[in-house]
Amino acid sequence: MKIATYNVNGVNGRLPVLLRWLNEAAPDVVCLQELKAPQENFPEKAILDAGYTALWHGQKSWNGVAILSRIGDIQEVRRALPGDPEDIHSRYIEALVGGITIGCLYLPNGNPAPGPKFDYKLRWFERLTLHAAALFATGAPVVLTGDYNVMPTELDVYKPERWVDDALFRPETRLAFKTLVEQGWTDAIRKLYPNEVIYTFWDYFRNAYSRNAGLRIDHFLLSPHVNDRLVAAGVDRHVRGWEKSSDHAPVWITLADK
DNA sequence: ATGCCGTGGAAACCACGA
Repeated sequence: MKIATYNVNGVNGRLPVLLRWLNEAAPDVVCLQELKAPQENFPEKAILDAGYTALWHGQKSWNGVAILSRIGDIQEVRRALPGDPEDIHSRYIEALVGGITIGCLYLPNGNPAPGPKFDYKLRWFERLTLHAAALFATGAPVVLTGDYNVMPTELDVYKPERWVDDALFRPETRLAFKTLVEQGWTDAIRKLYPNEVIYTFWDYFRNAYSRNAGLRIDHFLLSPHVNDRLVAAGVDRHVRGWEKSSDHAPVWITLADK
């Protein structure tokens, strides 16, 4: 079973690239972020024609998350994090797919920091951490994946010294990620590649991709039962080099059949 | 050191992203 995450940065503008990658990579389950489309403008027909059923939570202009499956039903569990009914951003959707609970998330960017956007990021992180603890406590197989907007360590940034005051790398942000992981989750890429420079995002400008000036901010956190099945993980880095690509590349894991 | 680029929506600029 292959599960992937991809921040598409506009699902309609990105549709040709998304379909090309789906056809090439053939993931069984896909989490998408930054749809940037209202609920009624999700390209459901094109996704269905590509062989995937879809569950999505759209929002006009910004945010938006989706889960795609080509291995059967997507049973929706929730389409928001608990803890703040005032939060109207579409940043989380959770479903049961193929016997695994999939949490698809788009954590707030948080810049500029400090400030209200950074406060929102940290509050959102706390809500995610509380919800993750509840999921973990069930003992069920869970995958929490998406754009975390966090570089967990200096290894995950091309020039760490330039990012120390940024909302994606500030000590509070890194501590929040560490606190979440230490509930018992496994960072799939770092388990398999503990010391390699691996990025999932490259800026559109300053030739960031060709200079490999990247960040690792899209992550897979696995509960113990899923971790036991982990056989491979990677980044489809070349997709970032395609025409009209997102600034993120797809990230994926492969799990052994039960 | 920096939205220099890209997207969406509204309006021919602006908000937002990382």
